[in-house]
Amino acid sequence: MIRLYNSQTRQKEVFTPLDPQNVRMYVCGPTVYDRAHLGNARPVLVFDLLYRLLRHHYGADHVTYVRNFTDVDDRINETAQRRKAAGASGSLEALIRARSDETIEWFHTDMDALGALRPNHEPRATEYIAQMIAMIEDLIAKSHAYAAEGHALFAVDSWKEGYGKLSGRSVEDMIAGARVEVAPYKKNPMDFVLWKPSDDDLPGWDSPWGRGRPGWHIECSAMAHALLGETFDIHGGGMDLQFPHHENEIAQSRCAHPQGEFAKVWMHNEMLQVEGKKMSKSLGNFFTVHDLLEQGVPGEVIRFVMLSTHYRKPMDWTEKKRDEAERRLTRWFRKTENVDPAPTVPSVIVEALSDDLNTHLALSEMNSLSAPSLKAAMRLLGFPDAEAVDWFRARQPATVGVALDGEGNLEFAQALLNDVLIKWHSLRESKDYESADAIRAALAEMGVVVRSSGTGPQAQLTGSTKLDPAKLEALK
RNA sequence: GGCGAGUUGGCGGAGUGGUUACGCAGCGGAUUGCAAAUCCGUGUACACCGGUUCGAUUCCGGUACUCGCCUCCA
Repeated sequence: MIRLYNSQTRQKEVFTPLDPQNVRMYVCGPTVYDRAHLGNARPVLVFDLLYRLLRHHYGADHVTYVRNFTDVDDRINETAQRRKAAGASGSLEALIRARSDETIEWFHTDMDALGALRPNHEPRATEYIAQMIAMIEDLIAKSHAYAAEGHALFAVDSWKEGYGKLSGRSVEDMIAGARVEVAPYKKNPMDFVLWKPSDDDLPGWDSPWGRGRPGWHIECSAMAHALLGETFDIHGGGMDLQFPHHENEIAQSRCAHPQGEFAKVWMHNEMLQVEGKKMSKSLGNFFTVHDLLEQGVPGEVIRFVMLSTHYRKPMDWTEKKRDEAERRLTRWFRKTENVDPAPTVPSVIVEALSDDLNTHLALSEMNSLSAPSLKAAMRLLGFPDAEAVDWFRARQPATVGVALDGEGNLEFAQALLNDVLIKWHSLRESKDYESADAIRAALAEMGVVVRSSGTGPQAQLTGSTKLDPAKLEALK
């Protein structure tokens, strides 16, 4: 049994799928104008875990997960316009298209590194323009929307009973507190854009209201409807999208398809902070997932940190947490290496996750599991097997031949080091600890950590290791 | 101004009307020539003020502080 907190009702509810043979979930994906920052990774990982949990409960073939790419957006246009101004060749439209393609590729690479499964469908907004136009026409026909000066707008007044429910605001409150400049063609200040005109050099599509492009909110409504139907199980996204984006999605979808309910359960992840402050370029604490990976922070570690805070609480990314995550993961990998996973995931873990994704509790419970159970649990949480984790393998005490495998130019030094290790080992065997320690100290200066293990001497090499053949020869 | 979230031991962070969270760090011990790894042990915390109760960190009300959203930022 899964229980999920529904933002719409503001309480935890037992999750009952509309169709257990096809559990359907939609999550708002990124606007593809630039590399994904760390905050973007939070919803991806939160809902990846939910996806995995649903697959665990209902079967991998019985869950449909849709996450879109917003590839119509002013910021994409601006990025491309800047490139063109900087002398990039090709039409503006081609540049925009290229920017989207490139960003989607980056997104995939980065999220793959975090162990996030690809959704079943990753629709691009530009592939669903016809559906959006049809939906807007339908809304206009039903008097929930109107056209004005090349725009199409949703009439909030036409659905007063429903608008504002999700975010807990009344239309009156919103008007009172609104800081938005009201466009003259709007009948009501809260009316929002479904369609807007495009300049000739910007991407645009022919429509009953002239050449233009869709508003942001209609994109998700149209794609969700096309791929999941009028009513589906779960809709997710960041807290910041609750208003206005999700509120508007609900309004459009419910009014266009009054016989449907749109999403049964709404889930919102809280925002991410860095060292206690909102991540922003002006504070200088802004960085992308790619930045972290480049710095050598393993994707598994990022995943671990993300899961160590409940998704409905603000999460603070700190270096301290990153280090702790790495320590704990290293220990788990060490424990589960070359172990066959248990056939089933321990129920404490499944129960923790099934209780509104209590990932932190699950991670805590994992400390007391046997190695096979731990391995099975790690798989459910989306962590790779120890055998597949490069950084872990590299940091393990390893025999020199293994650690330097493939580095042909180091073969000579490697052979020398091997000899030195054998010498060190035999000195210890003969209890000449003074000489043995001297060798260990000399190797430490070259960045080689020497350890003993059940199977014999082992050397751990790091990125800063610099082997010196002459010195090694002397030690041998 | 409107809406909402939070305040737990050195740190992170669950949870509960009365009983050990857990992890990291620390400390003590076992083991080890030393180290590494591993194992064992160890911490009477729950913002403040009232109320309900036999009993509240846990329920209710208020105060203080922090934070988020209301700006097509997840």
